[in-house]
Amino acid sequence: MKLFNSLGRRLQELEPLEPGHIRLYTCGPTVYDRVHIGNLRTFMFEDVLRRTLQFHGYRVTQAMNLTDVEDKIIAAALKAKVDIETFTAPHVGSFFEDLATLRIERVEHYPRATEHVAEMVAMIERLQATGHAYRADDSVFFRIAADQDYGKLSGIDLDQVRRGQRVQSDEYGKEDARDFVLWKGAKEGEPRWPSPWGPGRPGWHIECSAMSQKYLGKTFDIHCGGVDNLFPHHENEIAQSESANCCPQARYWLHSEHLTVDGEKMSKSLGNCYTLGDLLDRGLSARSIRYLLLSVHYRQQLDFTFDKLAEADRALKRVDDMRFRLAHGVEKDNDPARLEQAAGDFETAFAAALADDLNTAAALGALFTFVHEVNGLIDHGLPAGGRTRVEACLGRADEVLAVLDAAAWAESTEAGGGLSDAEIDALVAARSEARASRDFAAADRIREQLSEAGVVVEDARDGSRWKRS
RNA sequence: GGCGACGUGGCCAAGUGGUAAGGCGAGGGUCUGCAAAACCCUUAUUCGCCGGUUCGAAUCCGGCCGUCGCCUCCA
Repeated sequence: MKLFNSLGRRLQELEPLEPGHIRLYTCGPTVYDRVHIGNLRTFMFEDVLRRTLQFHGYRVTQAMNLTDVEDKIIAAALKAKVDIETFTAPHVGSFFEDLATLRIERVEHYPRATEHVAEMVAMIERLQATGHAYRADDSVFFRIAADQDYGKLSGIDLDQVRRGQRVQSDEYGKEDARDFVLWKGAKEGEPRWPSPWGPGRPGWHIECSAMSQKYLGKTFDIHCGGVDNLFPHHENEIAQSESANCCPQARYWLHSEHLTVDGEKMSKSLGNCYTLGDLLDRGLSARSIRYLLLSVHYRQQLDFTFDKLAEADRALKRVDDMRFRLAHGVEKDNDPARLEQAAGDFETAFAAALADDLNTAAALGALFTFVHEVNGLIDHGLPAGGRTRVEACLGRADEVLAVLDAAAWAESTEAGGGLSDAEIDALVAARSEARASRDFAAADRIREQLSEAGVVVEDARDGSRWKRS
């Protein structure tokens, strides 16, 4: 399996530290608001990675942090006059709901920053002992000048960096403007934890260094996040972890590209910052959102539009229709060779596409080639056992895609239509009788009635069949 | 100013040296009472533009044009 390693910027064969086992760290949400669709794209990419690793037989141990102490959280909690635990709880809840809605698998560990302050303090103390950190007033900073490797991930040369206007009060007391904060002394009214430097709270980057080490070890296999985290967050994580531990933090660094909306970056001022809830409220289905997010390679920017969601729906319908035809398909005493060929080709191409840096677009291409083959076979008669064979292929593919099983997604979007299966069966039977007596006007009236109830009738050679649309 | 990515048919999107996957859409046909679904055919002699390397390039190199991202707490 090959993955594009941001560290070195090249495609590399995945070689686990421990055979058959992948330890994976994925940067999680800052729980100060409901996550938006761009955040979810990254979590989706990480889900595809996780599922693909499992698909290829690896055991996966994954940790995703929940950043539950941070400037925005503190400010918002202060404003709402509640403690940060109370403030973040609903956002943690909605985060897990959104993951479930998109069929993103639960991972093994969701460590929270506020529950790992001791580990962070210990790491900062090590950094201080090795000369990589220094105290200034109530805070502690990382000394970039002491880290020869600094910049190896992002390729950034801080001497060349244009000085921005973003100078924060925290930066007073720094030896060097490039240094970043490890520990912030508490100001009036802020949440605080005890430390050798007095009461305060951790800087942002240190939580991932400390928690990844706790749950995955000093060196683990893969670290993921959105591209925007490449610098400074991941660069700083590497600086902290590797200066403290004298060994690589992660062997492979994977970054997903951004999602834009109507060609522009999402931002609150443009009003294009959608949450999953916003989209569902507009009547869009979670299933088509998952499909759309799968349909573009993770290292490509994905432009999110409602048109594309509608296309995604139609693409899924093609799969659903094939399965519908399959369920009603007749198995004959036909030569199984053609189906075996198609199934084998699909299995090979699908697995190869995913093994090639998670090429989900190519994997879906293989799927549709297979759909086309199976449709042809259904027209000509499936061989014995054909239905089971096809379903097995689709089921296997869906271990990664988690989007093919229409029934599994149905409950959340069930329109109903008001008719029971028995009622529909009766209407379809009545229509068949009308057709048999060539009373097509009556037959069409019934079809129209069913259509209004969201039921589509199809007339096949061996009788009429129906499905809810 | 620094670093990086991208530009493939009407739209979306794979393909990174061997002669353009797939989805959506469109047109024609078969099947059907009519549909629906499916199948068949058609829809890029061509991959932003210009040079170069090569037997051969969408794929490598150089230049240009255009779009986008990051440059200290934004996935």
